[in-house]
Amino acid sequence: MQPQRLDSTFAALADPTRRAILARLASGEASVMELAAPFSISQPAISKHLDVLERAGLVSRGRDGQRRPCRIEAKPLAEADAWIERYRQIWEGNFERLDALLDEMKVKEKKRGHKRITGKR
Amino acid sequence: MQPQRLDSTFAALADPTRRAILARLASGEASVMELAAPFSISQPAISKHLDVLERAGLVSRGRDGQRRPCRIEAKPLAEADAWIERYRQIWEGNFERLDALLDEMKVKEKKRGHKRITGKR
DNA sequence: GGTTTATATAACTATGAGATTATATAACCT
DNA sequence: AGGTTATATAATCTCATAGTTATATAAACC
Repeated sequence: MQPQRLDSTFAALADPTRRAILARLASGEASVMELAAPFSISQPAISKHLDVLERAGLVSRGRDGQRRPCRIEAKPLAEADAWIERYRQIWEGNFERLDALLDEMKVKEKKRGHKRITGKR
Repeated sequence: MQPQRLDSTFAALADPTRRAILARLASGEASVMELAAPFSISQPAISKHLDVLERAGLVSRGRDGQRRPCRIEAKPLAEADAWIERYRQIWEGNFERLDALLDEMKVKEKKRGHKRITGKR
Protein backbone atom coordinates (compact mmCIF):
# COMPACT_ATOMS: atom_id res chain seq x y z
CA MET A 1 0.00 0.00 0.00
CA GLN A 2 1.37 3.43 -0.87
CA PRO A 3 1.55 5.77 2.14
CA GLN A 4 -0.09 8.47 0.06
CA ARG A 5 -3.27 6.47 0.29
CA LEU A 6 -3.15 6.48 4.09
CA ASP A 7 -2.50 10.23 3.98
CA SER A 8 -5.70 10.97 2.12
CA THR A 9 -7.73 8.42 4.08
CA PHE A 10 -6.76 9.77 7.49
CA ALA A 11 -7.09 13.36 6.29
CA ALA A 12 -10.60 12.62 5.03
CA LEU A 13 -11.54 11.08 8.37
CA ALA A 14 -10.22 14.05 10.34
CA ASP A 15 -13.39 16.07 9.78
CA PRO A 16 -16.60 15.45 11.76
CA THR A 17 -18.86 16.40 8.85
CA ARG A 18 -17.19 13.82 6.63
CA ARG A 19 -17.35 11.14 9.32
CA ALA A 20 -21.06 11.90 9.72
CA ILE A 21 -21.53 11.59 5.97
CA LEU A 22 -19.87 8.17 6.05
CA ALA A 23 -22.07 7.14 8.98
CA ARG A 24 -25.12 8.15 6.98
CA LEU A 25 -23.90 6.25 3.92
CA ALA A 26 -23.45 3.13 6.02
CA SER A 27 -27.23 2.83 5.91
CA GLY A 28 -27.34 2.97 2.13
CA GLU A 29 -26.94 5.27 -0.81
CA ALA A 30 -27.98 8.90 -0.55
CA SER A 31 -28.11 11.93 -2.80
CA VAL A 32 -26.17 15.10 -2.13
CA MET A 33 -29.31 16.89 -0.92
CA GLU A 34 -30.11 14.08 1.48
CA LEU A 35 -26.59 14.15 2.81
CA ALA A 36 -26.67 17.92 3.21
CA ALA A 37 -29.99 18.03 5.06
CA PRO A 38 -28.73 17.34 8.62
CA PHE A 39 -26.07 20.04 8.43
CA SER A 40 -26.26 23.79 8.67
CA ILE A 41 -23.56 24.33 6.11
CA SER A 42 -24.17 25.18 2.46
CA GLN A 43 -24.67 22.72 -0.36
CA PRO A 44 -21.37 23.59 -2.11
CA ALA A 45 -19.58 22.85 1.17
CA ILE A 46 -21.12 19.37 1.17
CA SER A 47 -20.09 18.89 -2.47
CA LYS A 48 -16.53 19.74 -1.50
CA HIS A 49 -16.58 17.26 1.38
CA LEU A 50 -17.80 14.65 -1.08
CA ASP A 51 -14.92 15.56 -3.39
CA VAL A 52 -12.50 14.92 -0.55
CA LEU A 53 -14.16 11.62 0.27
CA GLU A 54 -14.18 10.60 -3.39
CA ARG A 55 -10.52 11.46 -3.92
CA ALA A 56 -9.75 9.36 -0.85
CA GLY A 57 -11.67 6.49 -2.43
CA LEU A 58 -14.13 6.45 0.47
CA VAL A 59 -17.16 7.36 -1.62
CA SER A 60 -18.22 6.71 -5.19
CA ARG A 61 -20.88 8.61 -7.07
CA GLY A 62 -23.31 7.16 -9.56
CA ARG A 63 -25.82 8.79 -11.84
CA ASP A 64 -29.59 8.60 -11.48
CA GLY A 65 -31.14 11.38 -13.54
CA GLN A 66 -30.19 14.62 -11.91
CA ARG A 67 -29.22 12.84 -8.71
CA ARG A 68 -25.69 11.74 -7.97
CA PRO A 69 -26.28 8.92 -5.50
CA CYS A 70 -23.30 8.47 -3.18
CA ARG A 71 -22.18 5.13 -1.86
CA ILE A 72 -19.61 4.30 0.75
CA GLU A 73 -16.47 2.47 -0.39
CA ALA A 74 -14.92 0.92 2.66
CA LYS A 75 -11.69 -0.44 1.27
CA PRO A 76 -9.54 2.51 2.41
CA LEU A 77 -11.06 2.00 5.85
CA ALA A 78 -9.78 -1.55 5.79
CA GLU A 79 -6.30 -0.26 4.97
CA ALA A 80 -6.41 2.34 7.72
CA ASP A 81 -7.61 -0.37 10.08
CA ALA A 82 -4.70 -2.60 9.09
CA TRP A 83 -2.26 0.20 9.85
CA ILE A 84 -3.74 0.91 13.27
CA GLU A 85 -3.99 -2.77 14.14
CA ARG A 86 -0.22 -3.04 14.23
CA TYR A 87 -0.30 -0.96 17.40
CA ARG A 88 -3.00 -2.97 19.12
CA GLN A 89 -0.63 -4.81 21.39
CA ILE A 90 0.75 -1.50 22.56
CA TRP A 91 -2.58 -0.12 23.73
CA GLU A 92 -3.52 -3.47 25.14
CA GLY A 93 -0.27 -3.48 27.10
CA ASN A 94 0.74 -6.83 25.70
CA PHE A 95 4.39 -6.75 24.72
CA GLU A 96 4.97 -10.47 24.36
CA ARG A 97 4.92 -10.44 20.60
CA LEU A 98 6.52 -7.02 20.27
CA ASP A 99 9.67 -8.19 18.55
CA ALA A 100 7.68 -10.13 15.99
CA LEU A 101 5.57 -7.03 15.49
CA LEU A 102 8.64 -4.94 14.87
CA ASP A 103 10.00 -7.39 12.36
CA GLU A 104 6.71 -7.30 10.57
CA MET A 105 6.76 -3.52 10.53
CA LYS A 106 10.24 -3.55 9.02
CA VAL A 107 11.24 -0.46 10.95
CA LYS A 108 14.33 0.70 9.13
CA GLU A 109 16.02 2.94 11.63
CA LYS A 110 19.59 3.96 11.92
CA LYS A 111 21.25 1.88 14.59
CA ARG A 112 22.51 4.76 16.64
CA GLY A 113 23.86 4.31 20.14
CA HIS A 114 20.67 4.87 22.06
CA LYS A 115 19.38 2.44 24.59
CA ARG A 116 15.97 1.03 23.88
CA ILE A 117 13.61 1.16 26.81
CA THR A 118 11.32 -1.66 25.81
CA GLY A 119 8.39 -3.09 27.64
CA LYS A 120 8.59 -0.38 30.27
CA ARG A 121 5.20 0.97 31.11
CA MET B 1 -15.73 10.01 23.27
CA GLN B 2 -15.79 13.59 22.01
CA PRO B 3 -15.53 13.84 18.21
CA GLN B 4 -12.90 16.54 18.63
CA ARG B 5 -10.58 13.81 19.86
CA LEU B 6 -11.08 11.81 16.68
CA ASP B 7 -10.45 14.97 14.66
CA SER B 8 -7.01 15.51 16.14
CA THR B 9 -6.14 11.81 16.09
CA PHE B 10 -6.94 11.31 12.41
CA ALA B 11 -5.35 14.65 11.50
CA ALA B 12 -2.16 13.63 13.29
CA LEU B 13 -2.11 10.30 11.46
CA ALA B 14 -2.58 11.97 8.07
CA ASP B 15 1.12 12.80 7.79
CA PRO B 16 3.75 10.22 6.78
CA THR B 17 6.46 11.79 8.92
CA ARG B 18 4.27 11.55 12.01
CA ARG B 19 3.29 7.96 11.23
CA ALA B 20 6.99 7.12 10.86
CA ILE B 21 7.68 8.76 14.23
CA LEU B 22 5.00 6.62 15.82
CA ALA B 23 6.44 3.51 14.17
CA ARG B 24 9.83 4.38 15.61
CA LEU B 25 8.34 4.97 19.08
CA ALA B 26 6.69 1.57 18.95
CA SER B 27 10.16 0.15 19.62
CA GLY B 28 10.65 2.28 22.71
CA GLU B 29 11.32 5.80 23.90
CA ALA B 30 13.47 8.11 21.82
CA SER B 31 14.79 11.63 22.10
CA VAL B 32 13.95 14.35 19.62
CA MET B 33 17.38 14.08 17.99
CA GLU B 34 17.00 10.33 17.59
CA LEU B 35 13.58 10.82 16.05
CA ALA B 36 14.86 13.50 13.69
CA ALA B 37 17.85 11.50 12.45
CA PRO B 38 16.10 9.44 9.71
CA PHE B 39 14.52 12.51 8.12
CA SER B 40 15.91 15.22 5.92
CA ILE B 41 13.80 17.93 7.48
CA SER B 42 15.01 20.33 10.15
CA GLN B 43 14.91 19.80 13.90
CA PRO B 44 12.26 22.47 14.53
CA ALA B 45 10.05 20.74 11.98
CA ILE B 46 10.32 17.54 14.01
CA SER B 47 9.53 19.46 17.20
CA LYS B 48 6.40 20.76 15.54
CA HIS B 49 5.35 17.27 14.48
CA LEU B 50 5.86 16.18 18.06
CA ASP B 51 3.66 19.07 19.21
CA VAL B 52 0.90 17.84 16.92
CA LEU B 53 1.30 14.29 18.18
CA GLU B 54 1.34 15.48 21.79
CA ARG B 55 -1.77 17.63 21.38
CA ALA B 56 -3.47 14.58 19.88
CA GLY B 57 -2.45 12.59 22.95
CA LEU B 58 -0.43 10.18 20.83
CA VAL B 59 2.90 11.04 22.40
CA SER B 60 4.01 12.13 25.85
CA ARG B 61 7.32 13.74 26.65
CA GLY B 62 9.32 13.18 29.80
CA ARG B 63 12.42 14.88 31.10
CA ASP B 64 15.85 13.32 31.33
CA GLY B 65 18.41 16.05 31.73
CA GLN B 66 18.46 18.00 28.53
CA ARG B 67 16.68 15.19 26.71
CA ARG B 68 12.92 15.08 26.27
CA PRO B 69 12.33 11.36 25.77
CA CYS B 70 9.17 10.74 23.76
CA ARG B 71 6.91 7.80 24.35
CA ILE B 72 3.97 6.57 22.33
CA GLU B 73 0.54 6.80 23.94
CA ALA B 74 -1.70 4.44 22.07
CA LYS B 75 -5.06 5.20 23.65
CA PRO B 76 -6.20 7.55 20.86
CA LEU B 77 -5.26 4.80 18.42
CA ALA B 78 -7.63 2.50 20.27
CA GLU B 79 -10.39 5.07 19.92
CA ALA B 80 -9.70 5.56 16.21
CA ASP B 81 -9.70 1.79 15.83
CA ALA B 82 -13.05 1.54 17.59
CA TRP B 83 -14.51 4.09 15.20
CA ILE B 84 -13.24 2.29 12.11
CA GLU B 85 -14.27 -1.11 13.41
CA ARG B 86 -17.92 -0.13 13.11
CA TYR B 87 -17.48 -0.27 9.34
CA ARG B 88 -15.77 -3.64 9.27
CA GLN B 89 -18.84 -5.55 8.15
CA ILE B 90 -19.19 -3.16 5.25
CA TRP B 91 -15.73 -3.79 3.84
CA GLU B 92 -16.09 -7.47 4.57
CA GLY B 93 -19.35 -7.49 2.67
CA ASN B 94 -21.23 -9.01 5.56
CA PHE B 95 -24.55 -7.25 5.98
CA GLU B 96 -26.28 -9.76 8.23
CA ARG B 97 -25.85 -7.72 11.37
CA LEU B 98 -26.19 -4.35 9.65
CA ASP B 99 -29.34 -3.28 11.41
CA ALA B 100 -27.85 -4.05 14.79
CA LEU B 101 -24.80 -2.10 13.72
CA LEU B 102 -26.90 0.88 12.84
CA ASP B 103 -28.73 0.76 16.15
CA GLU B 104 -25.41 0.69 17.90
CA MET B 105 -24.20 3.66 15.94
CA LYS B 106 -27.31 5.58 16.97
CA VAL B 107 -27.48 7.31 13.62
CA LYS B 108 -29.75 10.24 14.34
CA GLU B 109 -30.87 11.27 10.90
CA LYS B 110 -33.96 13.12 9.87
CA LYS B 111 -36.51 10.60 8.67
CA ARG B 112 -37.01 12.14 5.29
CA GLY B 113 -38.87 10.34 2.55
CA HIS B 114 -35.91 8.71 0.86
CA LYS B 115 -35.79 5.03 0.15
CA ARG B 116 -32.92 3.20 1.73
CA ILE B 117 -31.01 0.93 -0.61
CA THR B 118 -29.65 -1.48 1.94
CA GLY B 119 -27.54 -4.53 1.37
CA LYS B 120 -27.19 -3.79 -2.31
CA ARG B 121 -23.67 -4.30 -3.53
C1' DG C 1 32.99 30.12 33.26
C1' DG C 2 32.66 29.17 28.66
C1' DT C 3 31.46 25.86 25.02
C1' DT C 4 28.91 22.33 23.21
C1' DT C 5 24.56 19.72 22.90
C1' DA C 6 19.45 19.23 23.07
C1' DT C 7 15.27 21.28 22.51
C1' DA C 8 12.01 25.06 22.05
C1' DT C 9 10.41 29.46 20.26
C1' DA C 10 9.96 33.28 16.98
C1' DA C 11 9.23 35.19 12.60
C1' DC C 12 8.28 34.30 8.12
C1' DT C 13 6.54 31.98 3.65
C1' DA C 14 3.81 29.00 0.87
C1' DT C 15 0.10 25.99 0.39
C1' DG C 16 -4.20 23.94 1.11
C1' DA C 17 -8.66 23.36 3.81
C1' DG C 18 -13.10 24.82 4.76
C1' DA C 19 -16.39 27.98 4.40
C1' DT C 20 -19.12 31.54 1.89
C1' DT C 21 -22.11 33.66 -2.16
C1' DA C 22 -23.10 33.78 -6.84
C1' DT C 23 -23.59 31.39 -11.01
C1' DA C 24 -23.49 27.61 -14.35
C1' DT C 25 -25.12 23.10 -15.96
C1' DA C 26 -28.36 19.81 -16.61
C1' DA C 27 -32.27 16.96 -15.77
C1' DC C 28 -37.21 16.94 -14.59
C1' DC C 29 -42.03 18.78 -14.70
C1' DT C 30 -46.20 20.99 -16.57
C1' DA D 1 -40.70 26.35 -23.76
C1' DG D 2 -40.27 27.90 -19.15
C1' DG D 3 -39.64 27.04 -14.32
C1' DT D 4 -38.02 24.26 -10.64
C1' DT D 5 -34.75 21.03 -8.64
C1' DA D 6 -30.12 18.84 -8.09
C1' DT D 7 -25.46 19.37 -8.36
C1' DA D 8 -21.10 21.47 -9.74
C1' DT D 9 -17.94 25.34 -10.48
C1' DA D 10 -15.85 29.91 -9.73
C1' DA D 11 -14.18 33.53 -7.04
C1' DT D 12 -13.07 34.90 -2.65
C1' DC D 13 -11.93 34.91 2.40
C1' DT D 14 -9.86 33.13 6.53
C1' DC D 15 -7.11 30.14 9.04
C1' DA D 16 -4.13 26.19 9.84
C1' DT D 17 -0.23 23.36 8.37
C1' DA D 18 4.39 22.34 7.10
C1' DG D 19 8.36 23.96 6.21
C1' DT D 20 12.35 27.30 6.62
C1' DT D 21 16.28 30.11 9.27
C1' DA D 22 17.69 32.40 13.25
C1' DT D 23 17.73 32.67 18.05
C1' DA D 24 16.68 31.56 22.86
C1' DT D 25 16.87 28.42 26.82
C1' DA D 26 18.91 25.15 29.52
C1' DA D 27 21.51 21.25 30.80
C1' DA D 28 26.20 18.87 30.22
C1' DC D 29 31.10 18.91 29.80
C1' DC D 30 35.85 20.43 30.45
